[in-house]
Amino acid sequence: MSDTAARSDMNSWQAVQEEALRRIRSRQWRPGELIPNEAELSQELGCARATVNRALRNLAEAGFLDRRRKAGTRVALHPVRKATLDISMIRQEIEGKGQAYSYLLLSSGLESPPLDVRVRLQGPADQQQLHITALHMADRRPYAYEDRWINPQAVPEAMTADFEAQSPNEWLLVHVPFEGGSIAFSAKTASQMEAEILACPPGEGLFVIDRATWSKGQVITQVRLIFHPGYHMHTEL
Amino acid sequence: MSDTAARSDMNSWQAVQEEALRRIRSRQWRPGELIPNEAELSQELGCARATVNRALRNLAEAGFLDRRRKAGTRVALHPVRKATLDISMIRQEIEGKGQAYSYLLLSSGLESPPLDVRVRLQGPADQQQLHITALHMADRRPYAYEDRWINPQAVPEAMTADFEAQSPNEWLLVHVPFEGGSIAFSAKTASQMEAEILACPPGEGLFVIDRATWSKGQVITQVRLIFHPGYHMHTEL
DNA sequence: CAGTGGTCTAGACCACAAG
DNA sequence: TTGTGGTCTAGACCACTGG
Repeated sequence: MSDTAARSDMNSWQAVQEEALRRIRSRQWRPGELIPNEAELSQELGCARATVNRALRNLAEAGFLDRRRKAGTRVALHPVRKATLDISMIRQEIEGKGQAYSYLLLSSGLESPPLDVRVRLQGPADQQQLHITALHMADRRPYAYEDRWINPQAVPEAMTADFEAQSPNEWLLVHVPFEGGSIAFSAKTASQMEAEILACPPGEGLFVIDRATWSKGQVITQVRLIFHPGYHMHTEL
Repeated sequence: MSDTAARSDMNSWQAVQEEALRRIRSRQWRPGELIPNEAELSQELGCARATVNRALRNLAEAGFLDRRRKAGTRVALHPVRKATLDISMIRQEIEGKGQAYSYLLLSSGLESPPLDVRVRLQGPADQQQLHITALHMADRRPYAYEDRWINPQAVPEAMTADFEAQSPNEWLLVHVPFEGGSIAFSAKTASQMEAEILACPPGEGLFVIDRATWSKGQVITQVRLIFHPGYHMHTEL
């Protein structure tokens, strides 16, 4: 009964994954330890190697295992949990909560970007950028302040877009496909101006998202979103 | 040349995925539109159905496609980008930046949790919980303040653990496997006490992570991490 | 060099849900 | 009912990389 052979077969990849997780959690497979290779496991568990592969690959993506050709598969030394956040349009985020979305364009025009924006741009030094500021509202109350720079070289159509009707957030998502980007989350203390825009006391701690997106090696847009006090972003593990 | 037939074969799932992405971005496949089924695509592209399946399944996970049995595969109406965040131990996060990690236990003891903690616990009403507060430091400077509640019913061993030597953050990760959890990110204004602990002016905006983890239907622990001013968490898309 | 994971294939059956 | 994606299999070859 305590033998390693002939377990009741588990021929779904989910079952194999569960079994592997069980062995990790029960310390039958210890952190850093080499586990049996795919061929052995498939034989032991009574399924095809591809099934084992799917299960272990999945666990590796989730951070539980480290896999390398020839070196084999090991239990991850430091379990790094991965949380996935859904980044959607602000309009959807608000409407998804059952609130009414509205939007106000605050300013729009060509400007020379400040140093921090220019650094990230990596483009020619003294080029002007389209600078747009706007306010997103939920049930007529301030929700998020959008401060955006758009590279007119990468997106010339943006120069003639009507950002009164549609926020740059949405316009860009629909009109400009992008390949990659970076996101940063942080907090900041509300300045006098931000406090006025978001209708909160100055000095309040506000949640901030900075995002840059690029395509074909060019930076398309950079944006800072500053959210109203009390905003929080959450996800499951 | 402009025919749909006989493209140069693409028999890797990555190539199929790129081709599908190209068609989405070029609007050859429009948002909401039904795309050909796996059998047709595999024939058109000259590869096995399993290869197409792998590619499209991947794109669906990434949020570009919506797939349903019998209903077929459609281009997602609202491209929801998914950002994955790595949640690791604070020690690793600091050492990964090349800084020296240190840790200070501030308090530890059984207490009746406040209302907000009790609500999430979903357990018996008047049960005491292990309450621990601690400070994580990078190069001897305050990095994050940890305010944690541990359910002694779920983790009795925690009552005798030495949290002077090892932070509860690490101890739990090593000793208690968990199944699920929820994470929330937000910002808060530094209180007088928090300002003193983190050595910053009161009123500063601080980045906050709230996390709850459970296993076998029981809440194991709840924690709030408050980070020093200037902290930011970032990831790639 | 040789062992391991990574992938592709052709075929098969199944589960789900739209009509 | 029936079309679609979801998965499993057995076998094969490839790519990377440790020893």
